[in-house]
Amino acid sequence: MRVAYNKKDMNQSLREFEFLKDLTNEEMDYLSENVIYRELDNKSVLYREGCKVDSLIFIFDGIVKQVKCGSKGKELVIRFAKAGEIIGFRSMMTDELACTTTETMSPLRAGFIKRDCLLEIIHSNTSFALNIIRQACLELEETQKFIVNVAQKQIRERVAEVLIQLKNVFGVDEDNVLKTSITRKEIASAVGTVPESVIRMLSEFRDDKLIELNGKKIKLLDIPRLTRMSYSSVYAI
Amino acid sequence: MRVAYNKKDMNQSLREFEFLKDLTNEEMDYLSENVIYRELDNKSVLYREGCKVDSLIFIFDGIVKQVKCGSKGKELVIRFAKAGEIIGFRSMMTDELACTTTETMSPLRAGFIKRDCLLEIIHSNTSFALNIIRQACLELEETQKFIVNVAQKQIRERVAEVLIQLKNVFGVDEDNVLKTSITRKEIASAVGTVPESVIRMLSEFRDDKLIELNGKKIKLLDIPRLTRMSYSSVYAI
DNA sequence: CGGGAGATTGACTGATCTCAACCCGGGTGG
DNA sequence: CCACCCGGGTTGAGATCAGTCAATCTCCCG
Repeated sequence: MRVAYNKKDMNQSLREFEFLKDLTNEEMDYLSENVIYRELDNKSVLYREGCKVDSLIFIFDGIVKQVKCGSKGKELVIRFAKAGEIIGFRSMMTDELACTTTETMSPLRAGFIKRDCLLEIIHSNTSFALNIIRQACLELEETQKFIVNVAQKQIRERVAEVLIQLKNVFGVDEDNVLKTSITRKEIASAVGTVPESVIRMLSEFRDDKLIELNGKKIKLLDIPRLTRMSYSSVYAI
Repeated sequence: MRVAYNKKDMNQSLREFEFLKDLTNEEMDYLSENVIYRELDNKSVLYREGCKVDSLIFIFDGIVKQVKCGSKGKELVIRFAKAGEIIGFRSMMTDELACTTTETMSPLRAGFIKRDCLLEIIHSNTSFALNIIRQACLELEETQKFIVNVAQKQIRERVAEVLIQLKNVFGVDEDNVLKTSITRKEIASAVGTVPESVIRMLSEFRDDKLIELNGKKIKLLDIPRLTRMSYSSVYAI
């Protein structure tokens, strides 16, 4: 995706968002004029749990994680988002405080659009409104699935699942090495456990020839089996 | 809430739903004409996980639980809903398969309204559409909170929490006895554990003078402390 | 070369699950 | 009328999974 500096480029970038497919050309122009383009470094915070969020954020390029603070300061990553996805949606819509902290995991290029501008468009375009409803409901579904995952899967299965997630979000190079140098601590908070448990599990996976470890680099050797593992207990009878 | 048999009564019953507050009188009339009124026995299934849901359901009276099937057939209650709440919202909106099974926990009186009818109203009334968006986002927020709960709270805290939930949903009589004879197994699937663990926890609570047990009857002796317990670890630093 | 952060490993602990036994009350069939 | 059965409910013992704590290792950096 190209950098969006002027209105035309911005318009072009926004067109790639499935979310906006029902906008008319005029609405898209109006939106483009009101989007603020920003670039952020890795490890920047877009917004913090408990703060106001007044903009919807379109990710043009890069990765973010949404983190909820849990018991004893333990963090839980509830979502990774990449280029083409939108964030801040829930807080913006309900005009309530953010219930996650959102942080970049790579340099980020994103467009910020104010709540009021979006509301105007919603009021003028019911197809778009319906699209937003659908979007919210899809996120809801994802989140509900996640509950069962976290509640009932074992760490082994969750680690496998997170590896697959990381592959989908960050991608892999030609050798199936994850294109990210995520820390064990970060993996742990995505799994919902402590770093030591992640390390033990990764070592097991290495012994089982599922992955290869080389420092922070993780090479996925058997993606089908990892995928199956991540589902195993949920669908077992 | 009264039984809604004719259009006028139906209209009256629907007026009590916060969800519908932005409808015009005409829209409300139109809705009333299209709502199908039904009464269901205890332990009836409204819809099953994996099936199509083509109606939004307004609960006039009674309680339902929404259950997701998890690993090894273990079930997880992800929500209780009572009079004044709506269900089937997500599946209906995305026109996808239900991701929960919804079952009555008492005799139920409810109104069923077809997807198409609702879509018409959404198209004609953007305030209503916005209200639906808000509704979806609120549910999303609840669900996200629930994740951290399930992922990080201990069984003790979760049991306390579910007791408070049961109080809020089913109510208590003048002696603070829960107005439900829910089984230990059902409590377990709301907590995300096995019946034995629930029983042990309830026994502990009894020894700690938090509750009194008498067969299936549960009397809440110290609601403030139960409430505090249910929050304890999440907000501890 | 020293310092520090993250990664790794081992030993231990504790929470929770599993399994099995037993209890209790209600309903049923003889 | 009563013995029986069955489905919860309850309890205990033991196993297991995952978290804690502490020691060590390995980089990377100044």
